[in-house]
Amino acid sequence: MKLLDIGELTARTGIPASTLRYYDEIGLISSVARHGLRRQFPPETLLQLKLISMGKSAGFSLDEISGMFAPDGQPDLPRPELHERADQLDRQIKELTALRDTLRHVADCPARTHMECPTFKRLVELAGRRAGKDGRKSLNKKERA
Amino acid sequence: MKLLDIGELTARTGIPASTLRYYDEIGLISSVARHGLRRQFPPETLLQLKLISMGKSAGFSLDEISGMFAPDGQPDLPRPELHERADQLDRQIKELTALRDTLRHVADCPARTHMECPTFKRLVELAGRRAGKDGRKSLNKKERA
DNA sequence: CTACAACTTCAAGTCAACTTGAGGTCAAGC
DNA sequence: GCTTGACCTCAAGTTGACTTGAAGTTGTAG
Repeated sequence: MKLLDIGELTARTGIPASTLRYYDEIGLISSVARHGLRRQFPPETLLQLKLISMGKSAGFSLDEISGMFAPDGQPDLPRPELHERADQLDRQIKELTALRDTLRHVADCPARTHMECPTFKRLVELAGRRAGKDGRKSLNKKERA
Repeated sequence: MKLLDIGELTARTGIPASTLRYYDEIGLISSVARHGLRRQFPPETLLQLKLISMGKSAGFSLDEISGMFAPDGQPDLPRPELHERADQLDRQIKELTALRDTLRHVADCPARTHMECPTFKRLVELAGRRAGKDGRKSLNKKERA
């Protein structure tokens, strides 16, 4: 199992070394050894970093992410909670889809003011259908605690 | 055109008054008058706030959002840029979909360690297919400027 | 007319997620 | 054996998005 040093990770992911050190510090990833002073990361770290980036882009905090995928890359949460998160993502995906369609419409609709365009309004309403009020809101750190 | 005061907005959106004042301050929404000291918002503000919430959940900064939908609720960006954003959202939607599927898989897969499960790996790889390296990264404020 | 709840301002504080900088260590190549 | 560059630590700084608190104002209900 060949180990990677921080520069290698940076080169392969584009994530700055300072960030990787920070992630290591907070236990989001973990080096398995040192070569001199230098952190040595196992190759799975690459996969973990991909998961982290996915989670971040889904709007999860680092804290939530480390709850989903424990430091060793293994998921930590009970099944029902994972399913709940997946459902949440589903809602978010719907919202993003509506936003995308809204953007496309806005780019193409020649109406003078969008606030008066029925298509526009419909799109936005459609988005709020289930996503607006709670969406991802409901399991912030505080509320989970 | 009946005007809404901040409490009304709070009641109808769940967004704290302090946040609405902050949004007003940075020009993301705008009150059209004062009743005494009190801000009076036009009813479109409700729609704007929905757009803002959608944008936030898509991971856009308030700054980017105000670039997309100007203070009066009208979009500001040139068409090509709006389309580019829509395409970006498309990529993000794909990523989120992969994350959702990953989560579902993780909740159900009985494998001892997920790092060894081929389905898991495939899902993650699939996610990184186009989203990982740049994703939404490429038009941060700095890079746009 | 008075009380009061709902607003107001302004400065300062908070939190997550990093970044920066100063100063130090060390393995590898010449 | 010495230089060099890639790493290290630790403290402090930054940014975005708010929140909090103190102190003041005002429209409306009684």
